[in-house]
Amino acid sequence: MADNRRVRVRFAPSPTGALHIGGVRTALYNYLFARHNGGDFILRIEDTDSQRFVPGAEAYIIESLKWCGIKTDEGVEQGGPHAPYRQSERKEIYLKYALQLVENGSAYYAFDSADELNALRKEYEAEGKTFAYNYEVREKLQTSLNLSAEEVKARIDRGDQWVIRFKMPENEDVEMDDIIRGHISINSSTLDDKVLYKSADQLPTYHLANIVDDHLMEISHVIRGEEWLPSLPLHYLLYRAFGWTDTQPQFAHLPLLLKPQGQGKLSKRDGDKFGFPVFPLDWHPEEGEPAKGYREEGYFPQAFINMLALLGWNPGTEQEIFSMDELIEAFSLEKVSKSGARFSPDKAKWFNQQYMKKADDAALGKQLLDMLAKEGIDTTEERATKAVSLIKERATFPCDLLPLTRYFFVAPDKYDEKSVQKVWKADNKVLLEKLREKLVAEPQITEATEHKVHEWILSEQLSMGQMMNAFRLAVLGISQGPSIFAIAEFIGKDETIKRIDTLLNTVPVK
RNA sequence: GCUCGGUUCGUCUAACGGUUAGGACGGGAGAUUCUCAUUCUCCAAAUAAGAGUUCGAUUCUCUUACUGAGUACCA
Repeated sequence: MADNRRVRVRFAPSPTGALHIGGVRTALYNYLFARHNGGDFILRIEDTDSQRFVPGAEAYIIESLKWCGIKTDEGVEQGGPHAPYRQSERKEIYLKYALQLVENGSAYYAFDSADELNALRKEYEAEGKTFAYNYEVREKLQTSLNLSAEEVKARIDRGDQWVIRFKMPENEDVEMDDIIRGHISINSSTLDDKVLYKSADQLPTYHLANIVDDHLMEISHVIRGEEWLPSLPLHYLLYRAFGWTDTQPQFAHLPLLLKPQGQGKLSKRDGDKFGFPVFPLDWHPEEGEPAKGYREEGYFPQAFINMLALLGWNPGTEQEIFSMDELIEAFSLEKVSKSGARFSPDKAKWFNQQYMKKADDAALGKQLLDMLAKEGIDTTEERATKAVSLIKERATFPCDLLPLTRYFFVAPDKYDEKSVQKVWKADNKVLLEKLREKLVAEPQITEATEHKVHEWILSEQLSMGQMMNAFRLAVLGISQGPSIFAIAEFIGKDETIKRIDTLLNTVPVK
């Protein structure tokens, strides 16, 4: 295993549906590792399962990575020195390698049909045993190991379906190393003879395609989900069978993402169940249920990435907010944890709130302007931005801005019932009338007005709380929001007086 | 069932065998405030259990329990 060669990693999803956040995290860790080490990040599409291919899935994956800010150096889109990067376009490559293994005795032809194997599985099950296609049974089945060379050739020539299986050695301890998990050892007798290549669609299975492509693409580190750990010994043995041990990549198996509640790993259906997205982007498949995405829910990609990065990895410091560059700087596989991480929707929201605080007012102002326009509310970008600055700290998502600032732009069309009950009493009406007089006397409402009014209230010994609450009810129709004087200043003296009058004249006191 | 992982507050996690076991989310209390939110302060909250190694185990070993993954001509 050469340690000095260039770091090259790949993210190799299968286009069988929307990429879920576990997949995004795998891509992210690969990306961070590549960038941290000045290496290459490659996107390879593993579409060797013609049955499960889903149209649009590949485009979805590419768009998701782009939204996240994960840039690929080589891949299906931009090509590269090892193109093509879609396995279905590399299909002619694999047979040669499968045959190489047959020739050197590491693999063999098998002619059993899927039906025959299913029948065998049932038979074993009936006896309480588990069927494994391995050293114990392969001699009894229809394989090139016990059929004559002529017979094998005849069957192939006449078009019988066949597969090539790996000949798993018997009783050998396979010694493996994983960057995250350390040393792992397993006896090969517990493993079975995996299919490497199938004649039916002339495509390799994952195991063969993966090893061949990683070798050809000079991958130095394989960083993938823990669900692959059980096939690691097979992959080790395949590298050995090909004679590629000296350039074999190093492996790192990432802990899985678990459901927020209950048991098991996070699945695609958990989104509907718990009411949070499990996908980066909205997904509208040609068939099946659509699903919600973080982008459309109003998450900042930086917040999403930050949240995902900390799910299973920790720099060992107390820093929690990381830009992509900071993540790249701090990331190391050694700091990835071994156990599964339960995903927390609350924490995801918290991250977004942190990024909301940091977001640029003018950019959010533009978004608010659009949202207002859709509601038929006309204003300027400048005023929208100003409104954002008043309200931003109490929003978690950009879409919160509209309900929060709506009455900065239009007079309330109704008054919140609870607030009316609590605030709109005869005494307070008198107070509001006094305040109205005071405001009318002012040339305009500014910051100074607030101080003036406060002093006046103190000298007259009036109730500040009651007056301000009534004022707030008049201006916003609800007892919420930032400083009422800041809002009054924002909407202007005339509008403020007008809203006070509306409350005074149209709503009877309780 | 078998194989391979894993196990520190409810959750995400920190602690190169020696810390009052730290931080964050969430929860609770209080302060600030014209309201709500923010912010600030404080509080509760964990080494799965049992053996062993050691002067000393969260940390190393073993057993048990629990848990995750895999067990396809899917990836």
